Amino acid sequence: MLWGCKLPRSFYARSTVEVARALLGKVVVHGATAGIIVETEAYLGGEDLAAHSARGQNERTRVIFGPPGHAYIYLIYGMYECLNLVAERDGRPGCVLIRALEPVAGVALMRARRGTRPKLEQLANGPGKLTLALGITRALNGADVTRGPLVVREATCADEIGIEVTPRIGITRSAELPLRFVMAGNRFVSGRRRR
DNA sequence: GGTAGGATGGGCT
DNA sequence: GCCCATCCTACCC
Repeated sequence: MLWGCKLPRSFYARSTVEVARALLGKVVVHGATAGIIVETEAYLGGEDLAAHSARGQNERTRVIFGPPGHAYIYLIYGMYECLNLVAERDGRPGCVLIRALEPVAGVALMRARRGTRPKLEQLANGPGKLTLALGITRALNGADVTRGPLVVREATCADEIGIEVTPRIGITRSAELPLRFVMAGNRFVSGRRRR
């Protein structure tokens, strides 16, 4: 297979920015489908007004304040679900939005789950697309990603990864903060194809 | 090549 | 009632 061990909880028990950068190149696995993480965004505690945790802990944001290495999954625009991985130590808010994957397993199944017939580059190149393609729903909100069935694994080919840093996509509050991280030059990042 | 608008439902004021 | 951490289609160069 193209991937290795599950990431341990200690991987996630660091600052949100550290986790967001370190997740690039790791592999999200759900059932027969899997993809390499090529784009992430950090949502911090404290000054970050774009984060769902900014208005405090409640029923919705409880998972973000909980122990690291769990999935925070929510419905956006009434139609799509977004996958986040919780960082920071237990009791501190912080999570990483997974924004794009490079498909590496179960491509036919991923295509069947998407309504359209996208090219490989566009199969999971957005936060709403990748959850649909991998069959990830709110039923997995709060799930422990160090145990499964939704897991994140080490890639076996751990080449040096170039990281580009930009502002986050699709937000208005705290929009200037450089908290989006993309694998340099990767064709599978979100947005329309250029060229 | 580009942009505008609609779908759709939960959370918050 | 308004605001979303989105995506797709239609339409216009």
